[in-house]
Amino acid sequence: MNIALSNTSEKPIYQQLFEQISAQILKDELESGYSLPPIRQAAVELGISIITVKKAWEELERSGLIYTVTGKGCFVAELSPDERLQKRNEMIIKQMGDSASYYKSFGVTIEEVIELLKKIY
Amino acid sequence: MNIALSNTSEKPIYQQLFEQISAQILKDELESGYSLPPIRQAAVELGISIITVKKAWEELERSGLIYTVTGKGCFVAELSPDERLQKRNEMIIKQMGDSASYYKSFGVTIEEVIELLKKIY
Amino acid sequence: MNIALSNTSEKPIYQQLFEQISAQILKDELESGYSLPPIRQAAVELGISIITVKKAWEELERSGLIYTVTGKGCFVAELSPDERLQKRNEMIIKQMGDSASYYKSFGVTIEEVIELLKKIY
Amino acid sequence: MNIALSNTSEKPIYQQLFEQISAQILKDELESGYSLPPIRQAAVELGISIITVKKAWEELERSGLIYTVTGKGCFVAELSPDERLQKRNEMIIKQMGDSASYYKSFGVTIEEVIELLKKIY
DNA sequence: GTGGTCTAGACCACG
DNA sequence: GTGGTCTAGACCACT
Repeated sequence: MNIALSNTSEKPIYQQLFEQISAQILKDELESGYSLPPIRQAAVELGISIITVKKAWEELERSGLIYTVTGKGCFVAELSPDERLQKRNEMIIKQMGDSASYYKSFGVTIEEVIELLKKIY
Repeated sequence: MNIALSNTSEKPIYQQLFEQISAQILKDELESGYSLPPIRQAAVELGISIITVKKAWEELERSGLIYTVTGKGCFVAELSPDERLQKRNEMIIKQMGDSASYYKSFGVTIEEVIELLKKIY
Repeated sequence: MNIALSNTSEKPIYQQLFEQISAQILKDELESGYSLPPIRQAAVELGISIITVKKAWEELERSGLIYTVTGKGCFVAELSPDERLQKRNEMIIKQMGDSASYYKSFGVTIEEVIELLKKIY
Repeated sequence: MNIALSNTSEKPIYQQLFEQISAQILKDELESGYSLPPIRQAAVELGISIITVKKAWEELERSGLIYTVTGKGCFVAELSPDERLQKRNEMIIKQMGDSASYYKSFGVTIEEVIELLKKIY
């Protein structure tokens, strides 16, 4: 698990954690059944509060990406490749929808968006 | 001026205001020298506090999109079409950069991004 | 009389007017007894409110730079070259004192101040 | 942190605060990472409103002198000595430019300015 | 505990 | 009439 958190980012830390672990799961970097580090350990390693880690883990569980076995820990959910792809697309499209309406409000055409996007991607 | 504010949005009200007016200015819907409604009037019309309006107006001024004349009101800045285009692109690219790194973290290719974007645009 | 006013300046208009006329009087550009334009005319020429002009004129009179003859108008005061120089220095030194304490608060030495000042003067 | 605020000053309180803290940071009196007092505490100690403190803090953040970590506090930004010097000079020169044009408008020579400045510094 | 947002309302300077 | 400043106090999100 490779996590990079930023204190100064506008995004809350628990969400940065959630997004990065989500991405790693849905990119197949973390396989089904993989055991996430215990909350306390993760908190120490990342230098953040236990509460913050817990919040991220909860969000992951709510999204069906991990499951908790009481007394044993948290594990990456069993997801078929199709399910992973679908969840990934859901997350991508949600973000994309917000961006798209933002671009549209400025009167930017889809062609322009694609052109700019190619430059910075 | 056509403004639609959402109380339930994740975005603070003053920022929604800022973005929508920015968009209208940079889309050439509000011409240079156009007089924005007085903050008190805008506050009443939008059903929000004067201070919230002021915060949005301040941000617009800091962005160089309007200028304030004490005792007279706030006016859309004199911007050449080029300047408008540049400022618009700055705002678009800022948002786009955030999105792009998000897409990348999920391992999405630029082709896939463009494909999905075309669908929902 | 050559006056340049800025709407967007942080300084109020009446003070810009006051400072510029003061400067012209103390620079000997306006000789003693010179008749200032009537308030109404000045207001029209400068595109500002009569009240604003009046405020500047009052300040000039309070500073002893002009005097008013009811029904006749305002005139540049009779000042000896020495008096002009002294008043000029008063105004300069007042401003300079404010700047100096500002520079000092940043720990800038007098040598540094002079060096920077030479560059931009 | 040593702050002296004046109610009677022409400068707004939040700006006095901003300038004094800026000066202390750029004079190296406050080192990188130093934790500013919480806005509530600062407000009580200075006898002013929380919002006034916040306004000063916001301006400091916009100037890149401090950064905010929500839920943790505000900290002096990591600035190299060079960056500090540059920012200091920017602030000094901005003030100096205003003064210089004021002096010039009165026809004062650079030599005279330096002479007067040496006396009062 | 921290900062972030929003509110209502007062007072002043400027035009 | 305009915006600029300051106030007191509430509620929420994050740690």
